[in-house]
Amino acid sequence: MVTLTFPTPAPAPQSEAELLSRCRLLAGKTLAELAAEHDLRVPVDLRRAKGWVGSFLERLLGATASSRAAPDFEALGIEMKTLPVTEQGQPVESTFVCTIDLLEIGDLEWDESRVWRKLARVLWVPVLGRRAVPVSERRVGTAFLWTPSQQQREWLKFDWEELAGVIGSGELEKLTGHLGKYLQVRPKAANSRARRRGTDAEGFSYDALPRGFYLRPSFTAQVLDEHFGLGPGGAADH
DNA sequence: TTGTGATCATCT
DNA sequence: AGATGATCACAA
Repeated sequence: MVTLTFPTPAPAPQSEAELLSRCRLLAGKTLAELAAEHDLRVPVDLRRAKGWVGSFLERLLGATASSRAAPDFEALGIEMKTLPVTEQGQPVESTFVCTIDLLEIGDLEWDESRVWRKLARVLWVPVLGRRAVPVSERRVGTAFLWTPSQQQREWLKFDWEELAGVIGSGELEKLTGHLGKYLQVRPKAANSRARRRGTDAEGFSYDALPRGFYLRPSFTAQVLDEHFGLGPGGAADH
């Protein structure tokens, strides 16, 4: 068998140092090179494999929480996010954070929110993500561990409270992707017919389109800039 | 069926 | 071009 989709999962890293050490082995390599090391094939395009890059790299690094609501590196309390970037190190896409429990979010505080828990400690893995570049030729960049700065926490908390407030007051249907400076709410579902229990303005539950929180590219661009110490236009991928 | 991994595809 | 809304695969 030489056409498996994913590699055998690596053992979980035992420390942050070990995790970062593994990341250094990936940096600068193309997805084709990494796939070849494990006798795998890279998808020709991502239309039917949208999460492939993230899942592939998670297994190479030894993430433990495959598709469970837990940190990717559970023992280390670290969430991993691949971040598609241009050759200049600019994010190509928004970053999905988590789904939203529409019935409960109005009763939560920021400090106990899934957004905060997920973003408190993140391993960012930049990967060339321009659509014009064939998936197999996309290079993995230099990964790094990140904890939000005080200001970033305040920005995220501000947006989260506004967005959670709209949902909590039953006005989900008025909420669009336009709201929120750095954090936004967008559909997160198999398709537009999917439904999840929500609450309307009168407090009655109804079947709503499932939503999730996403980080805007303007936020992740700042994360990259501050880590790599580059201004706009700098190269951060490898 | 739901959450995680995201990117696609269309509209402005 | 950039952003919003829609969509696809997999695992538990």
